[in-house]
Amino acid sequence: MRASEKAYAALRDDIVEWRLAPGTVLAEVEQSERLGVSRTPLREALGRLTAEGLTTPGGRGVVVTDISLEDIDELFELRETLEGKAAALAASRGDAATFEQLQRELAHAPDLINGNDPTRHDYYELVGRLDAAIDAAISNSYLAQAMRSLRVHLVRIRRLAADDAARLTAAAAEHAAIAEAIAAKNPRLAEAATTLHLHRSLSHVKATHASHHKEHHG
Amino acid sequence: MRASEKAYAALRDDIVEWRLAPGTVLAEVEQSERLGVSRTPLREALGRLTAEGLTTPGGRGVVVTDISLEDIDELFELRETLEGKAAALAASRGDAATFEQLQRELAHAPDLINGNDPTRHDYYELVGRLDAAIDAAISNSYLAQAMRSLRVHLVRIRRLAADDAARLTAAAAEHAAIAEAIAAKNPRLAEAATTLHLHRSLSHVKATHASHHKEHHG
DNA sequence: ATCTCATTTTCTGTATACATAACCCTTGTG
DNA sequence: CACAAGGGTTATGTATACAGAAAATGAGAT
Repeated sequence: MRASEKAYAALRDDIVEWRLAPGTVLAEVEQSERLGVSRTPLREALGRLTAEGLTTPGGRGVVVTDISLEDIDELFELRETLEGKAAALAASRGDAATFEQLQRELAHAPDLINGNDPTRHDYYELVGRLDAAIDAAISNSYLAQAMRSLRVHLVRIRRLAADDAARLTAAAAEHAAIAEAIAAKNPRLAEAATTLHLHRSLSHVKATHASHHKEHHG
Repeated sequence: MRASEKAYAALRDDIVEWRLAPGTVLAEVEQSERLGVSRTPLREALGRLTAEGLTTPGGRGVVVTDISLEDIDELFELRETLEGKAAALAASRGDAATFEQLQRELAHAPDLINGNDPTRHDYYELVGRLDAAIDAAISNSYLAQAMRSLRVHLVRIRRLAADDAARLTAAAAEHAAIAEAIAAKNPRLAEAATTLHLHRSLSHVKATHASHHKEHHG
């Protein structure tokens, strides 16, 4: 693996998993020593992170960007626009059998959620397959790219929310509804199902974020 | 000006203005000598261009990305999604006076188009001010960023289309309709006016692109 | 004649040394 | 005591040297 790739993956992971808090200054020498690479590949990694919006050029060096409540609202506003359109396009252009299969698998998602694996690997993998299927079905690389760049931030937010079994079960049902609408080749229904799902996700994130806040300050 | 910034600006301009054709391999030593900077800042510039999608990592070095007819369709599909939403949000959240003023100025755009300046600087500046006003009105930095990253590609496409006075005059009227709808605080109308404008722009681009193609091959 | 494999060359990837600019602290003054 | 100016310090920005990998080249065999 290239050193710049290694540094990028490590830093990205540290930021997304909140091991590097917002506002942290990423000094080049400090980070290059910590990650065991020289400054050149490290700078490349920082450039990629900044392009993605995970870091921003601050006075000296780059700093880990903050995610405020307003950011979450803005992020979901854009997400609703993009994923709503994507679901509609997938319904128009996608292959019905693919999404029928995903719908069937999502019906059994509760088994994955309540299984032995505390990381819920299989569940998240299944949701990821739905995302990938939509990406492939829309046949619009620019839209797919825009959604990919959003997902980085969404993963970061997800780590704030308590992914409890109740919410995940409900989310799986919402995903199944999206898959069903796409399989039925109904663009407007697919978009509506997506809108519904995102609104509920947002509510959940904001609720847990608020209680986190209370925990820390009250 | 920093060397990496200089290299980035020069390469970006060369690509957008079609002085560097799609498929051109950008070798590091060659380009660094041409632009008078060392390889380090040049690589940073190439990284930024690749993140924007103007270049792609090809076998050896990076190559200037192609823009096919399908790409144009995909680009406008995403553009319609983003700018339609942006216009609607601007209508909801924007300041009416700002857009009334822009509407009045756009009414006089034919004067700018038929003026002495062959580059139509004042006209494009006015259209740019409308874009900026919408960007500011939506108060969603993620959506604004997504639109900015699209505009690079759109400028590149625009240089393919013949920006004749007739099309620009019609476009100005379409822009005026968008400004009017936003000023009237009518989101659905603003979105519709945007959809209409983009469809006509796309038709124009594809028509001139097709005739170009005929010119070269027939 | 063409395909394959080894050699050579050339390019990218990385490390490091140097230049430059921003920041901080000290010092002097109002 | 507050504030500004200056130098010192430390970080980033740039250049270059080196290492390694990939592609072009050429010789040899089939």
